Amino acid sequence: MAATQPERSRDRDRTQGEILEVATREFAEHGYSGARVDEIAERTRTTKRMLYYYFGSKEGLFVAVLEQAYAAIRAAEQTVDVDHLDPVAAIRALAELTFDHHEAHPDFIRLVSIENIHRGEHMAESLAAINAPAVERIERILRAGREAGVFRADVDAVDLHMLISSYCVFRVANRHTWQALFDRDLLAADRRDGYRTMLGDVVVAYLTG
Amino acid sequence: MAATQPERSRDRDRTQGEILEVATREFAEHGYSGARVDEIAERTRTTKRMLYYYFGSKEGLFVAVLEQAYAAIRAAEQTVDVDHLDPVAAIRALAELTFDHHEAHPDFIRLVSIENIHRGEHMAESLAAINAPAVERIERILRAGREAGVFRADVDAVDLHMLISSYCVFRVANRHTWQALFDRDLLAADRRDGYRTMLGDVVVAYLTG
Amino acid sequence: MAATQPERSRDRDRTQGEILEVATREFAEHGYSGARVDEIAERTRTTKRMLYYYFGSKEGLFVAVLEQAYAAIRAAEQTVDVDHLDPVAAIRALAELTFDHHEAHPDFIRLVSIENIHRGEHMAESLAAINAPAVERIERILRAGREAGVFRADVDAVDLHMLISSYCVFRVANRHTWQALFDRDLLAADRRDGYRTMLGDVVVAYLTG
Amino acid sequence: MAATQPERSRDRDRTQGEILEVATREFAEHGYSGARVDEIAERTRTTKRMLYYYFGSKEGLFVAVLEQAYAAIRAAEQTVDVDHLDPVAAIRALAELTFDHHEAHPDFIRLVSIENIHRGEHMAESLAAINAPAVERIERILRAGREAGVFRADVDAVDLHMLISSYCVFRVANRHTWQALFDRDLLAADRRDGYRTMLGDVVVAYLTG
DNA sequence: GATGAATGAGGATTCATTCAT
DNA sequence: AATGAATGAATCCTCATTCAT
Repeated sequence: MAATQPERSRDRDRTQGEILEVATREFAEHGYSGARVDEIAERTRTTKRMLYYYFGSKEGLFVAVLEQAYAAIRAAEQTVDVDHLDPVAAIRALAELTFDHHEAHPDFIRLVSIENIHRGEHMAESLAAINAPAVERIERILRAGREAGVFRADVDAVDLHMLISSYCVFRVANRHTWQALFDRDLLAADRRDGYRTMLGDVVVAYLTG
Repeated sequence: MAATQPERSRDRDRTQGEILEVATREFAEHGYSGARVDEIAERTRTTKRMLYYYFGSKEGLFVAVLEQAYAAIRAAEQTVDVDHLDPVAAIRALAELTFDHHEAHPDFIRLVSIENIHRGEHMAESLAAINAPAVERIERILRAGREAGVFRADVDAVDLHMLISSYCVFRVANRHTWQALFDRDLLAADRRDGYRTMLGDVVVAYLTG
Repeated sequence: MAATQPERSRDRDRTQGEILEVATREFAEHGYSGARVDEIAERTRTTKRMLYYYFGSKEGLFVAVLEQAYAAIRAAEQTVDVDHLDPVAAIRALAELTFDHHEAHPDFIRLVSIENIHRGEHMAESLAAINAPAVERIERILRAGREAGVFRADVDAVDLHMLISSYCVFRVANRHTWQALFDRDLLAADRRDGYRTMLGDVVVAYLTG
Repeated sequence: MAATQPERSRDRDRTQGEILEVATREFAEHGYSGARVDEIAERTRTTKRMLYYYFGSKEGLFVAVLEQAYAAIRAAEQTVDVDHLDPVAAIRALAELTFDHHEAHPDFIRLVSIENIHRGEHMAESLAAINAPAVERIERILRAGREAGVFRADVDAVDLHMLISSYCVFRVANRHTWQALFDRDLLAADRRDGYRTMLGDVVVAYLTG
C-alpha cells in the first residue's frame, strides 16, 4: 500500500484548497483591490488568521490563486489529443476546443484580465513551464501542415496561439462593453456555434490562404 | 452665434477637464477599486471637495472618465476615410488603422478591461450611438466586397469588428501575462509591422477564403 | 484689538494639544512600541481618525510629542537667571536648578530614554536650535570663572553640561534598577537635599580643583 | 569526580544559551515591546515552541536575559584588582575601568534603559547579591582614603558608584539625542581619552576637594 | 457656487500564545 | 521531554464621503 498522508496534512491541504477556491471567486469577482480578505475568510470554514498563516498576505494569496488557475486550465487542455488528425482538421479542432474551453472558464479569464491590469506583477516564473505544451502542440500541427504543403510557411506558433486566444478571450472578457456598445451578447447560446465556426474559418483561411 | 460663456463657466470646464484627465490616468493605472480619490484630487489644482461637487461620487467620476474616453477614441477613428478604396484594400486599411489606434491608446484599453471586470455597469446608454459609425463603416466595405463578389456573403459587420478588435486589444491588454508565459513582448517595436500585416492577412483571407 | 483666531482654529489647536498631552503620557508610560494608538484616542475627546488626520501616523505623533516635550523643557529652563552671580555660585545654582528640573519632569526623561533606544531617529532638526541656549549659558559662566581665575581653563561647556545632565538624568532614569540592585530609592525625599548638594560639590570641585 | 552531564542536558544548555544570546540582541535592539518572539525563534536553531518551553513567556525570556546580562557584566568587573593602589590612584583606576567597561557593552546599557522604562518590574531579587561586590570595593577604597586623610569623610559608596555610573552610562545611553541636540558624538574615538580623564578628574576632585 | 476640515466604517496585518500529539 | 500547526484578539492605518460655512 502506498504511504498514506497523516490526517493532519490532509486537513491542511483541504483547508488551503478551500481558501483558494473561495479566493478565486472573490478575486475574479471584484478584482485584486476590490477583493476583501475578510470576505474570503468569512466564506471559509477557517479564520482570516489561517489565511495569513498559509499565504502570508493578500498578495501571496492572489499569487497562489493565479498559479492554481493556470495549472488547472493547462491540465484541462492537456487532455485533448489532436495530433492524429490531418493538419487542417487538427488546427480547427484545436481552435474550437480552445473556444469551448474559454467559454467554460470565465473566472480564469477575469483573473488574467485583472493580472494584466496589475502589469503581470504576480506571475510566478513557474508558469512559463506550465504553458509551454500549448505552444508545442500548435508547433507540431503547423509543421505537419507545412510539410504537407497545405499551410503557409511563415506562421509562428506563438503568434497563431495569440490569434486563437485573442478571439476566445475577447468574447468572454469584453462581453459587457460589447453588449453596451453594440447591443449584442457575445455569449448568447444561439450564436455560440456560429462564433465557433467563424474562428475555425478564420484560422484555416489564414493558414491555407 | 458664437458661444459667449461667462468666465465662471470656462473655469468650470477647465477644472472638470483637468480632473477627468488626472482621473483617467489614475483609474487606468490602478483599476476602479485601486484608484484613490485623494490621489486624483492631489494631482489637480482643485480640492477633493470639488471633485465631489462636479461628479458626485467616485463612481460618477469613473462614468465620466469612461464616457470621455470612448468619445475621444471614436472621434479619432472618424478622421480616417477608407471608403474610396477597393474592398480588399479598404478592409485591410481599416484593420491596420485599428491596429495602430489601439497601440497608441493603451490607457483606453485598460479602462475597457477594468469596466468589463465591473460587468459594464458604468457604461452610459449614450455610448451605443457613439460607436455605431465604426460598424457602419465596416458594413459599407462588406457590402461593396460582396457586391464585387470578392467577399464571402455570410459575414456580419459586428462580428468582423470583433475579430479585428480582439486581435488589437489582446496585443495591448494581455501583454504582461503573455510576456510571462511565452517570454514574448507583443508590443516590441521590431515585431509591430509583422503583427500588423498578420492581422490584415487574417482578415482578408477570412473574407476572401 | 489684536486679531482673534477663528473659533475653528482654536478648536483645532485645542484638540491637537489634547492629543499631544495624552500621547505624551502614553508614550512615556509604555515606550514607542508599547504605546497603543487606540488607547491614546480613547482618552481623548476625538477619535482615532482625527489623530491620523493631524499627525499622519504613530511615528508622526511621537515626533510631535518629542518636539513639544523638548520645547516645554527648554522654555522652563529659560526662565532662570544666573548671570549676575559670581561664577562659583552661578554654576552651583545652575546645577541645582537642573537637578530640580529633572526631578520635576520624569516623563520627559522617560521620553528621552525611549528615543535613545530608537537611536534618535525621531529627533527633528529643529531641536538643536532649541537647546543651544542651555550650553551658551554655561559657556558664559565658564568664561567668567576662567577670567576670574577660579575655574580650570580646559573645560568645554557641552562636556560640563553632560556631567550635570548625566547625574540628574541617571537619578530619575535609572531609579528602578538602582532600587533593585542596591535597595536605594534615588528619589527618596529625605535624600533629595543631599544629592542636590553632592552635585554642586562635584561640579565646583571639578572646576576649581 | 568530573561532572558527567547526560547528552540531553548539554543540548538543553546549549539551546537555552543560544536562545538567550539571540534574545539579548533582539531585546537590546528593539526594546521589550518592540522585540518579536518570532524573530528571536527564527534566528535560532530551535523553534518558537521551545522558547516557550524553556522560558514560559516573552516576559520570562526577558527576565532571563536581564539576569544573564547582569551576571556577565559583574563577572567581567570582578577580574579587576585595584586594592593595592593608593586610594587616589585606586578610585581613578576604578572609574576609568568602569568607563571602558560601559563603552564595551552598549547592549547591556540598552537593556538596563529598557528595564527602567518598564519600572524595573523584571528585576530578579537575586541581582542584588550579584552587584554587592561592586559597592564593597568602592567602600574599601573610600575607607582607605578617609583613613589616609586624603578623602572627604561624608561620601557614601553607593552614591559615589552612582556618580561614576551616571557619567559612564549617559555617554552610551544618551548618545543619540546628544548627537542631535549638540552635534557631538559622545563615543567619538578621538574624544574617548579626554572623557576618561575628565571622569577621573571629577571623581578625584570631589573626593579630595 | 465653492471650500477647508472632519469622520464612520472598514481594511490588511501582526502578536504572543496554546493545542494536540 | 519535545514539537509542528494553529489561533483569538488586537494593531496600525485608509477610504470615500460629508459637514458647516
